[in-house]
Amino acid sequence: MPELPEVETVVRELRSCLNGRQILDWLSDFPKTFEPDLTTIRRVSRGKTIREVRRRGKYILLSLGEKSCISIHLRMTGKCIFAPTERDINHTRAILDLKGLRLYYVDPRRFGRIHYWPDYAELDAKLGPDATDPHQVLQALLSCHSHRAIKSLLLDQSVLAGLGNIYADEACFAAGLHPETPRDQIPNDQLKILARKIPGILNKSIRHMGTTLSDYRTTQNIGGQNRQFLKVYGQLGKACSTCSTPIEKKVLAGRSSHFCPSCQPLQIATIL
DNA sequence: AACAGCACCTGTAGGC
DNA sequence: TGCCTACAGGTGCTGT
Repeated sequence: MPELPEVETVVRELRSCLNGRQILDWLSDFPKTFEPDLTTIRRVSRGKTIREVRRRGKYILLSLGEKSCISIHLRMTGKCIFAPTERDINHTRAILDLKGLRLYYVDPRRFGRIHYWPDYAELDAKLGPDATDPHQVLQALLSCHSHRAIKSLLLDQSVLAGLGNIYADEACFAAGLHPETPRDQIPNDQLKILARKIPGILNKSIRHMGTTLSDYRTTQNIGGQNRQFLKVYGQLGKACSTCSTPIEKKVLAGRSSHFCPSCQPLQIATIL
């Protein structure tokens, strides 16, 4: 489910409720949710105050100390839901017990992870710059001299942090790039367009509280409204909003990719 | 280096 | 209604 705009929406809601709040305990019957393990997370959390709630890529971060933090990654179907009292919520994988409040981590597919980082720098080093910053996005794309398909690069969190399948498809459409175009065959002026479009697409979705297809919900258990603004993702067979050509879908690197064959032609330069 | 394939899991939609 | 299959927004591992 959630990509950068969805995680940002959740973080904004968590921030208002969690900042400065004391952790009493973690409760869970699903130890595989935790890294390195539940025992460690309980030990380092109990009695600590959450200093700050923020986002890095698709990670939700709860700062505990100068350098230490707990990250929550929702992966495909994770949700954070507030409940003032004890409740029975289906697929609850963990409960963060706080003074005066409980945060339920709910995740049907159990892909999500709650991770303790003694030093945040260790996580930070694995991620490229945040995809909401136009200047850093451009620098990341320019410095990546690769023959890899542009969509594969956009999905690589060590290149850019935050894009997933939906917004990678939308970004390629906005820049008129076929998702399979090798990075090293994209001229710089088109890369500049792409670098400008990516933050624009993400910020627009943040304003609409993210894209809900099925699972994603905010902490208030409501869906985001950005789905109606998608140009290619999930639009197979529908008329392109620019040229009316039917949108196509193709599996690339195991992920479904949506594009307009007319607006996003595959142009591979050939040496004759 | 780059890519494919698979693993992790469950729910849902569609075909019959 | 019930059974079966395909598919799903993410990431990490292995093998080629």
